[in-house]
Amino acid sequence: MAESFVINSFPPPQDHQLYDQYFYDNRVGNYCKVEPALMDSSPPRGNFQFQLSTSMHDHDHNRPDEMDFFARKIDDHDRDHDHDNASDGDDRRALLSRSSEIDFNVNTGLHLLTANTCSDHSIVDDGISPDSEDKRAKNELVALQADLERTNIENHRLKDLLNEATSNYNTLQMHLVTVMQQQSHKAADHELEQFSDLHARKNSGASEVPRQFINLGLGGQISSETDAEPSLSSPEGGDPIRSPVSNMDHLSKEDDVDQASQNAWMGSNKVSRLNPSKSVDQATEATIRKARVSVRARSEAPMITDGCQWRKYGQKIAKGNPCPRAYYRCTMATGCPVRKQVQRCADDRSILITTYEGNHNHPLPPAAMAMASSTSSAARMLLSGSMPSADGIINSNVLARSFLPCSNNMATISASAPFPTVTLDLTQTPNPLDCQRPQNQFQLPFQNPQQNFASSAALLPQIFSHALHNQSKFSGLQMSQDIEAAATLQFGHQAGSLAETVNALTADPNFTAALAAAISSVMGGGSNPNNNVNVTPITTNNGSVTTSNNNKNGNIKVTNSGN
DNA sequence: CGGTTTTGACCTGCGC
DNA sequence: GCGCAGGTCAAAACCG
Repeated sequence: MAESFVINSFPPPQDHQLYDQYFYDNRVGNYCKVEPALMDSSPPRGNFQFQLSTSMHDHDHNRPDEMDFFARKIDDHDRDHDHDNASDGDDRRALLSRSSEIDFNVNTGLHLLTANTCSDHSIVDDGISPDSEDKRAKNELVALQADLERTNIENHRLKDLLNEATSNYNTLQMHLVTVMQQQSHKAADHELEQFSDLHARKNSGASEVPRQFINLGLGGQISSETDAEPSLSSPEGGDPIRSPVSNMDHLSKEDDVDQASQNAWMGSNKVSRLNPSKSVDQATEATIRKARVSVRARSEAPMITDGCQWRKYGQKIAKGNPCPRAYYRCTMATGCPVRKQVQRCADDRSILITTYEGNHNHPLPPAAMAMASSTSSAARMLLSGSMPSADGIINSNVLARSFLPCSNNMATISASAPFPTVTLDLTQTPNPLDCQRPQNQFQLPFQNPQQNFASSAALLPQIFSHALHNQSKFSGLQMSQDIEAAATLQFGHQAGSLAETVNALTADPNFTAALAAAISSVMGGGSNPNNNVNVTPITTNNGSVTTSNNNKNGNIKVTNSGN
């Protein structure tokens, strides 16, 4: 233990009050505070008190040394004043040991040492001792001050930790969004390309079958690719705004993708006007329909909360509906092409119809991901089942019916011109007549959709996403000309008719099991007793495939408009 | 003061 | 070509 120490003054000069002065104690590596009692200018003989305050945290092991330290101080003091009966250091230490009052404030880490020494216990001179109450108050003040300082430091440290955690959370959130969308796109596009290639082979009479992909979704992207003309330039000739999310895939065709998206939003009229050289492709571009996803929900609010930030840019009274239609665009990122229309239903004004169009070019918060993913998947499903064929626009409703059971009024897919639209209806209560198969129903854990729209919407992306894994099977069902091809693709044999194909699909236990497993996994691995997952495809008389779904509070229905 | 909403004007596609 | 309807623009108003 180091014996050296530094002290401002000991004993203090007579003309100098060392109140609140500090000295550095090399032994503890910290500053010590000399209290007024120690600096009392009274003669050192007799009783005196001193107090030492440090900010040491682990000071217990220094106690003996402190005793020695103060004993030496007393010795020095006595020697300097040439006391006749000055005690030696051992005596002083003994006195200190007997009369010391050591207070360690464990909580604050402040070490307070109060030593009452007296050279002779019989001699008590209260006149030279400071008031004990003042001393106590001063000790408490010091302790509180140190505590406050320590608390401030702790607060600052916690703030830093919070900022760091927030930053990490945001980073992970961005990454999660990116990964989710990447996987979703890859799964869907893979099946689309697979089916498209097959479709092209079936139409081998044409040397070049235009392949056109249209992927749309709030969380996804609109993509368009035509083999004959894969490049679409922006009206201004500049690069469109790149999406950090949507560019994760389709790397080889991202230019086309983004251009198609931008052009779709800018309007084909502007493209043709500003870039007449592309007139050859205008007809092709005209076929790039803007798919939309419409969500019907009961709400008294002027707009449903979907997690995104919107700015209203217009309002119009549409024909046939006295309620004005409001136009919003996404303002979460500059240049985001996503827009939506909000309008109340003319028949039931408690129903709010929100129509989304376009795809975000920025990561979405989790709250927005729910709706964005659901609409994205719905639109993807729609468009994947409505690829051009010799028959023209293909109805996708059968596709929707195929995996959304008890389907009459939850999700309506319409590929009719001008824009293909899928409508997710969250306003309907289940029709018991639609679900007469208690053994073959899966139950969605929807709460009352009128009151818990967010929770319902949050489940939609998973439902649609899982359904995408099976959609190619049903995509084939959409097109009478492609039925056999689709069946061949999926089952490796030729299906003789639509009914046969449907029967083949619905009889496929693998499909049933896969769909049930998918839904089960979505619903929490099937462990939730509230989730009754039983799926059996139902073949309807119009050739559609349906799985049954029922829930007391919410349901999913997909209708076939019979196109 | 910056962002948002309002609202009339404007543009475009489409049907006749 | 004209009118209609849907959609968008942009200046003014509004708001926090």
